[in-house]
Amino acid sequence: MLTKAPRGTKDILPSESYKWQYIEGLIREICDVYGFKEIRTPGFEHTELFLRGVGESTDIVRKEMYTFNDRSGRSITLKAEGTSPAVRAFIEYGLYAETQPTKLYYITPVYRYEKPQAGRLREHHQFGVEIFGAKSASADAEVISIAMTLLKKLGLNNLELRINSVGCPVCRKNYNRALKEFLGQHLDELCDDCKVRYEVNPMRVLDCKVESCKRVTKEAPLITDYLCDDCRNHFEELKKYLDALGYEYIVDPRIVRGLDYYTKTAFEIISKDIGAQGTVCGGGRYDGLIEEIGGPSMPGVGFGMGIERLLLTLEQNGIEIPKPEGPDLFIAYIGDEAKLFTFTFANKLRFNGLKVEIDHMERSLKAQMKYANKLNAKFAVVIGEEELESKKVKLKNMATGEETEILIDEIEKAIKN
RNA sequence: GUGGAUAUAGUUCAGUUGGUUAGAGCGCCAGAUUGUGGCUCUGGAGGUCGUGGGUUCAAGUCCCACUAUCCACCCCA
Repeated sequence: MLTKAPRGTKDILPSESYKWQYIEGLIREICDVYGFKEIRTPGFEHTELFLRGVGESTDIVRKEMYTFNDRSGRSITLKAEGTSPAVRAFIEYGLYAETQPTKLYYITPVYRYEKPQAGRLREHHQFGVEIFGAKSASADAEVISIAMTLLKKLGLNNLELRINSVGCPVCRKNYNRALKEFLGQHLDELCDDCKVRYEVNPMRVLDCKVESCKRVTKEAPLITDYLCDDCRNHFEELKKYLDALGYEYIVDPRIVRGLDYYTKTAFEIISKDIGAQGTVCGGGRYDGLIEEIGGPSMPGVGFGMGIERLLLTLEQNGIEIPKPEGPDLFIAYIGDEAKLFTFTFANKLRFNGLKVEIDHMERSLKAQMKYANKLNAKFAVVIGEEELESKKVKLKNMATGEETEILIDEIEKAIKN
């Protein structure tokens, strides 16, 4: 136990961390271009926030939260999701009083107590964006566009964008009634799980993978046929904007999303290459959430994207993230005097922004050269008594093996071109 | 939470019907004559066989429990 990371968590070692840095860098670039500002919220919140924000009927709240009492007896929950904390901060600091919309993004760990499997961890990381205050479908499309842009820039172009509208409280109520009526006539044909879903959340039956249920739901009424005028228009607008951007999408009335707060737009971006947990990105509109949490009545739209799943998808598609470059220069030394000189010289070059490595392992010269090679150094020099004396070194190009004799003082300039 | 599979060096894996000092590739370290890497060759270090019980003269090998990992379901990123 002592030397084992807790179940469902992963260390990100240097052999992986460069990939994270690359993706995070790309995310920040894209968000900047789209005018989204970063928000960082705490790793834990008052439990009530998630109860209210995510919804008490959801699986997240019912069985997946990391909840505990702190030393003063307050109920605390590790960040289970990114949207409600962002909304909380938005309200707490009165950001709604600023010029709208408010466009935020975050990259954050998320904690859910689940049974781990491929693409599912107890601690995973999400990149998420939110637009608060804009009700236009162009905001929905902008949010989707950020996700699509990131994927495209990473070289992923075989992911499926699926969109749906889950309506608003008014039309969803009508739809649910119609759906329930329909399913009620076929109850005996449904699987046991779906008999429960029929009571709790009938829309979930549409999602069932059991053959007999699929057969039934093929004929089931579709939410898209029950949307009120407002919701229908919004959905049409969204499609218009997505078409304009040239994104291919599939209208999938089965997309329900597990969080209670969604209204109108719901969407997923799915990778078929990473096993059962294929949803890389999921999001939608939540026009009632800000008010629900205690803020003004303002609309919102956003998504969460799983970074681990993104990495899995990249791997499955054979897309390699560029490896970090090796040192510009490796300085090998012979003898104590040379070591002291090398140590200070390396530090000076580093101060000037050069990537310089030296040995700390008391290696022989030969071993230092091997080490330089392993580090993938671009250039190497050896400094011993002769070099200290003559102030000249042979600068070796590690790729070609060529050596050029130059003054020690010229090394920096030589490497910089 | 339900169901299934797996657990041997840092890593990927061998390990014969239970039978002496548990093996290999890769990686790591050191050498192959004097101050220069990559290729090759030679040698070396490194294992509580997941943990704890049990069966047996004898367990890496059989049985049980626990833990962890992987896979599917539920659900989600």
